Amino acid sequence: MAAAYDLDRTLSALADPTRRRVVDLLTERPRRAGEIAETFGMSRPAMSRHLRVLRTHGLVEEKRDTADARARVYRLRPEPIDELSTWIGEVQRFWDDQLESFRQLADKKNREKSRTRKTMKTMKTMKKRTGR
Amino acid sequence: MAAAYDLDRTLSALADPTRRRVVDLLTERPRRAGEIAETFGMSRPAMSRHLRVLRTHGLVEEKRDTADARARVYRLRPEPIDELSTWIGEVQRFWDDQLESFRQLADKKNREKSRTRKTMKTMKTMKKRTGR
DNA sequence: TTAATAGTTAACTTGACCGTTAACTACTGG
DNA sequence: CCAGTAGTTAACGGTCAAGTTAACTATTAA
Repeated sequence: MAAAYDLDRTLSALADPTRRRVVDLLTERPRRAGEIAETFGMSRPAMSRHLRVLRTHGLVEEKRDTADARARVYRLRPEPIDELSTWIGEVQRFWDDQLESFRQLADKKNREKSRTRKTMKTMKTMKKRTGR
Repeated sequence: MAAAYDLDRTLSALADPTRRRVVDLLTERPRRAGEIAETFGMSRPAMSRHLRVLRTHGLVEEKRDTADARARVYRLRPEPIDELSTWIGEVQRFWDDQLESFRQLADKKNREKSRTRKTMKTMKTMKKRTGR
């Protein structure tokens, strides 16, 4: 099981727009470092450092090209993304729990009093929310 | 539909460990600013700025306490989290597509040649991956 | 009205991050 | 060998973000 520490590192790696777009690019297929730098019109040293951050934070892995040992090929690692996904799921679930508590409170009030316009509006918001 | 720009803002907001933990705290229930600052043993001005970042980036919303108008109550907004969740899902899906292509390539090779130990190892990795 | 409370804003300092150029390593191919 | 290519590391400058203390606004309550 991964620690929250890793999650923070994943988020800090993805906080830079360039790095987030590199992740997007690598979902398509693995690519060489120079190819990635060129895609974003950035100097190779700059991209090299971004790739190092992504690598040391576990989001990508690097391998030498079998055909040309000068080239380094970067590919995504799924683990950090999966961990982030798990955290997101937890946040969404707890949020839904709050909604449920609120719904029960609203229902209770509805039983005690009569329905008001404001309560109806609230119910509408809840319904919209379920479409996630 | 939300732009990728918002996604970058969401990620930059969550990149700070303190802010990410504030989000965790607020999944439980809305809280007052001072309560949040105290929870993390941080000065109120410092937390106030974190809360401002979370608010301007759409992750939380602020309301005055109905009982005490001095207090400001912060609660989570689900939209940025949902958008992030969507992006994560796309990354995971594309990654699975790569796996599928790789699997097909491996199968083709298996048909042409005989099975090798390395291929078996690859199959094992794939199976492990499906447990998401 | 006045002291206290809740919170934000302002001013300042410190530390980290991003991009560039230059220098370096390692491999390729003639 | 040697010139060229792929990529990283080093050094530098500029910008931005985070925390602290002090000052300010607004509200409460005596």
